[in-house]
Amino acid sequence: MSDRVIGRLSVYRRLLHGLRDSGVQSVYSHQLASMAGCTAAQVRRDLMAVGYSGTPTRGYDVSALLASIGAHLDAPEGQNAALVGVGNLGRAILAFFAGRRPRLSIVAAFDSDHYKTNRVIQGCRCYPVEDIAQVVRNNRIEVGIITVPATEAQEVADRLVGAGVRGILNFAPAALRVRPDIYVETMDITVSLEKVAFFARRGAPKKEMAR
Amino acid sequence: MSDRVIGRLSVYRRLLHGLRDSGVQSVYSHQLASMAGCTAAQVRRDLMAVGYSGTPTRGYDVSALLASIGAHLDAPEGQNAALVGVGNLGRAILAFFAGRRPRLSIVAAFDSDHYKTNRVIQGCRCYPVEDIAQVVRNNRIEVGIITVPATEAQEVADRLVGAGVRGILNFAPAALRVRPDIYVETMDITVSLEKVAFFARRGAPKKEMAR
DNA sequence: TAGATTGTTAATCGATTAACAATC
DNA sequence: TAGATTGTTAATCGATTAACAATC
Repeated sequence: MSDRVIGRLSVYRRLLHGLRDSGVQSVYSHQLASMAGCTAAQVRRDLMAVGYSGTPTRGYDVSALLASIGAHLDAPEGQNAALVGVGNLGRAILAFFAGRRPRLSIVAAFDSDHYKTNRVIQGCRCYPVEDIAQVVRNNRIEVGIITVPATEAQEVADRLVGAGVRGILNFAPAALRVRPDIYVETMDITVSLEKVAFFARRGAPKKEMAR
Repeated sequence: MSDRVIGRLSVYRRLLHGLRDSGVQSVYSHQLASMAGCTAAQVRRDLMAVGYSGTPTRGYDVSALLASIGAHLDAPEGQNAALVGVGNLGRAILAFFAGRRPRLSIVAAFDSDHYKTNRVIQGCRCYPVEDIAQVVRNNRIEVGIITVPATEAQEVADRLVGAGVRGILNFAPAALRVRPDIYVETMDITVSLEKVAFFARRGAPKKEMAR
């Protein structure tokens, strides 16, 4: 299943949660499409990919669809993540995810500044970066979040991968070199802002939903 | 010029700045490609798009290339941005961009919390959200950065667009509905983290550089 | 039944990749 | 000159879009 499909499924899930909380029991593809900002055909194709079928008269059952998407996206036994770099951005992300997702939780933070280590920040225990190998192994951490300066990002990535991390969400403005079996997603705020600034001047191109 | 090309040009530019600071005068497409995490053919195609030609023996001249990319990406007279939502993430972004880019600067912040307004936060003046229309117009702000909760994002987007903003970088987990001539880029951290978690379990798909 | 929606297939579109001639 | 690199063209690949039959 492709990169983009997974991203859209994640979006659908959040929307479906909202619908279920509002008491909505079924939904049509075009409704989801309108809320997610994509096409109805895309929605139907994506939902077929998770093996769930709708019915022509009722559309898709919200609860059953949530279960199907969850079965595809979530690890049954849950997954643990670690964040490296407790600066402004790191703290913001810790605060955002603290106790939010039962199936995917940030269980450890790391920093090289000893004024930050060995205490709890935004609800998350902060360790020295030297302990990455040990803490990642002990806690079966599979996902790493990198919020250190660009100059340190590659070294941190190497440590994380060496300790067993298989996927990295990278906020540092640097292209990480990792083994081909490691998944890296780089969120480059500077690049995104420059893109927005460019198209703010030049006019928006045909819309697209990449995620 | 497409969305992705602009993103890659922004990456090349940062790399070229680093090279120039190190005293490097010329560079080959495969060198840039290796640093940017894309293919040499992509680099050559992208650089042709900005109208700069290399030479077979020397490759591309770093300084001249920087000038060409800048001429395409930057507004000659500079551009102003505003950030709405001075929470943890908002402050992190303000701190990151404070006084960094002469051609693209965050000149105003907004928040609905009156304990935050009418003072300077991370080097940026913070106004009440009610003043968006006035401040955006007075400062010729074209770019908006949304770091408010999802429930408020659409209202903030409407205010920004109404005041004249043409491009939005949206960190709220919500699909914004705006006029088709407005460019919106949504950076959804939750979606990205779920993608990383998924591929950490399932194994990375063929690599791609979207930005 | 009638009709809107679903799932399937074929056509289109865009971007990437590969092959090759041009160049310093 | 020789050779690696550039710029150009054609082929490939993937995803999206459009058209249509199936269904409740």
